Amino acid sequence: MASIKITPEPTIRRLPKYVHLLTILKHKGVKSVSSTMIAESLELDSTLVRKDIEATGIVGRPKTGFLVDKLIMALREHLNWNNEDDAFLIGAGSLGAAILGYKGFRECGLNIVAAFDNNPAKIGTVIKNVPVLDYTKLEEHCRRMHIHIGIITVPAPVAQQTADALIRGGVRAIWNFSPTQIATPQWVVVEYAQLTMSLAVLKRKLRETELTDNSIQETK
Amino acid sequence: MASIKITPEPTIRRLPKYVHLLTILKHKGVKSVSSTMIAESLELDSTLVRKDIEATGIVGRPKTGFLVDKLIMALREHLNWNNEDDAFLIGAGSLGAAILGYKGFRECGLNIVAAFDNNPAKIGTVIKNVPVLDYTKLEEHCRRMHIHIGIITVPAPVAQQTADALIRGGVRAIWNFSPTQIATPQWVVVEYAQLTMSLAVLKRKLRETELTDNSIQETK
DNA sequence: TAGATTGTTAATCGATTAACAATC
DNA sequence: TAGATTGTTAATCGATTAACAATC
Repeated sequence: MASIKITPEPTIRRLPKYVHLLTILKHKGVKSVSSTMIAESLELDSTLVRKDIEATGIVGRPKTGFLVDKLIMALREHLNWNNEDDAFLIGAGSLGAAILGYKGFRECGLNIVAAFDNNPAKIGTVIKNVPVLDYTKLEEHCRRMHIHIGIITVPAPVAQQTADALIRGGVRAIWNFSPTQIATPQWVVVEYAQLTMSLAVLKRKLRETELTDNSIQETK
Repeated sequence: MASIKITPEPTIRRLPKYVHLLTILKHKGVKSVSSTMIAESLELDSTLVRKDIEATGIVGRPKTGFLVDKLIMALREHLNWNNEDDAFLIGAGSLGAAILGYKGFRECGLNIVAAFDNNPAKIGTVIKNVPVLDYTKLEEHCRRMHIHIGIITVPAPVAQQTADALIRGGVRAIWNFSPTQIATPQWVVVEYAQLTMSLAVLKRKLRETELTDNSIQETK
């Protein structure tokens, strides 16, 4: 039986930070690194860093730490960044175009091979080197090209029907940029990349610090 | 003393979902809603929903639940979406342009009043109705306009110096879209909106489900 | 009233942090 | 060897879930 250990989501979210930091160190010529060093750079606890690294299966050496090269490769392997997945993006608006134009995703094993839109003025054009196809042919293309990842950048009201079409076409993972919850069968992975959520945290925390600072001033 | 209760971050992240759902219900003419209904729509536990709502200070009525209108207003107030904050965006590339073009942020109390770039070809132009100014004048403009929020969409290598300029200019909160960790004084709030992180979760989970399915097939 | 739903307290769960023996 | 660092076990912490009395 192929046993796979589920990596806790908080750990997964930290791994790309390690890859980024280690890549910078590698370019500086650093050969090995300790969990303490990583922890200090990223403002984390060193035990946490070791626990995270454990998920990749890499073992370090007491006194010297971890080999930068091996660690980068193991992290990328664990995140499946070494296997390139083809993906479709649906909704060629300004957010969609930004995602099409972002080169960094290639590094993470994501290759967007086509965009879809229902606007006749956009269908047939090419945005950032990616062809824009007819939305009504989405399901058919998914199936024919064995696409497993769909990226949803359509307006909220049509997010669900877009997801439905992707799933009928055989998609197994959906990256949802619309602010809507979408219902899917349990075998489909959905990741919400909601900027609104992130902005909410920013604005709330800003207010909390402002009010906390005031109360300190009032106290003295 | 102005006492403010810190809202746990997981709660903050869920609140925008409630706002979105409730707004849809409101437009359908729904007047009141129970925590059970919200929980079912968003696939959460109803106790969790009640705990989250508690953070806003709204109390419900047994049997009937919560008034949709009042709840929306309280949630928006809690997230500080009713107070508009002016913000600067630094880095007018394709990601920056997408953010400038996204109308939804206005709803969340974010008003991007200017963009900054160091590319002479972009300085002086207008993108999505927002003027692009000279990066070297960033600090000065921040101070003069009392800007408290900076949005970083520059390439990773210059993210830190951009943050430094913002902080010197008096910025209190930074929304960082670059993949780099940035160091800031403890009184500056930093929220990382890293798409790479979100993509990592998607790709890893996709692989985990694939491997889990395989092992099930092998077992039978 | 009876029944649904709230608000709250206690139990559970999972992630982070602390402590420390093993190792190079 | 001495000291730094790993890997691991135990303790802590915080968030979620379960249980239930209070209430409309």
